Amino acid sequence: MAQTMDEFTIGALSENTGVKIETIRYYEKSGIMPNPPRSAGGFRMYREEHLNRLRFIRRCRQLGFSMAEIEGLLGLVDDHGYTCSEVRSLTMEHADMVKQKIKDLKRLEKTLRSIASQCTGKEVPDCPIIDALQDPNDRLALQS
Amino acid sequence: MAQTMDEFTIGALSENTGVKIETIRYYEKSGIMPNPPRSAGGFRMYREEHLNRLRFIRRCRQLGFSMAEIEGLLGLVDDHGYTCSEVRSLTMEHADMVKQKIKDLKRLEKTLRSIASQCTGKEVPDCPIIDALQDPNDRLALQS
DNA sequence: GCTTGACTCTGTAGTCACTACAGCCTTTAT
DNA sequence: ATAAAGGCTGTAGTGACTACAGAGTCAAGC
Repeated sequence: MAQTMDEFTIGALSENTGVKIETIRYYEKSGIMPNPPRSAGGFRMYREEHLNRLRFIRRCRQLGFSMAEIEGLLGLVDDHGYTCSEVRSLTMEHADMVKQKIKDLKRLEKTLRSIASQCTGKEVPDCPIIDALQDPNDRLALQS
Repeated sequence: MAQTMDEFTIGALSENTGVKIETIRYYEKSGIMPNPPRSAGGFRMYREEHLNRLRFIRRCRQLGFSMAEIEGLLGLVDDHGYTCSEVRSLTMEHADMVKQKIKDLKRLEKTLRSIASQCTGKEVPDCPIIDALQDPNDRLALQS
């Protein structure tokens, strides 16, 4: 494979970013990675710009942005030029969503530990968890 | 629809549990809800036992159990009889997973706020978030 | 008894963000 | 010249639903 200084195949791109080959092709198909030029034989040939873009995408995913949100961010960069404040507000919005999710999960953990603590731990087929889960009243409704 | 005291259609079951009709049918197809008896015309006719089971499933889902985990819990109840300690250990295991997820999300939120705080907020196309996200070095790697 | 309208039926396809595979082709090294 | 490694397309599967389309069923009012 003709790997010059500045052109490389999908495998190298994958290695350098930690994003699987199939996932890169999936990103291309769904439009957030561009169609790269091809070699004579049809291999995708990438350059540094692709590397940066894919790193950007990977980090956004690690940060929990959905692909639609990433498209939004990339749209700012690609099309109209962007302003720092636009990007910041998207990021803060996302941080708020994460905060809410943490809150929900904390409530959830509390509920789980609380019902588990009601267990006798005995080897008998009689468990407050099972009972509570089948209860018509919402005894287990997630409490704050 | 012949709604006697103790038999009701899928619509009523849905109303009483807050689980959508399509979802109930999906649960049936995937085996965690039983095939209910049918009316002469083919309508599913449910009884209180179904109501309890569906409530159980719904709460487990709200508590973040996967369908496979719920199958495990229901298996304990359905088949072999279960012991309180079995159920408790499944629940605690799940609580630990939730705890880990909270930890991850906290790290995530911290990172998001930290990169947003580097923003000037100016109306200029020059943003540390975008820069950082395209950075070859892992400046944004999720820090603890 | 008939019509109306609300309800239910099955089956298929779409969602999100990938992942896995089959069967073939290209590139590079020996 | 050939073998090994890597790449290609296209399709299907994951989990937990959701959204139809087109047909059939039920209860109530007239």
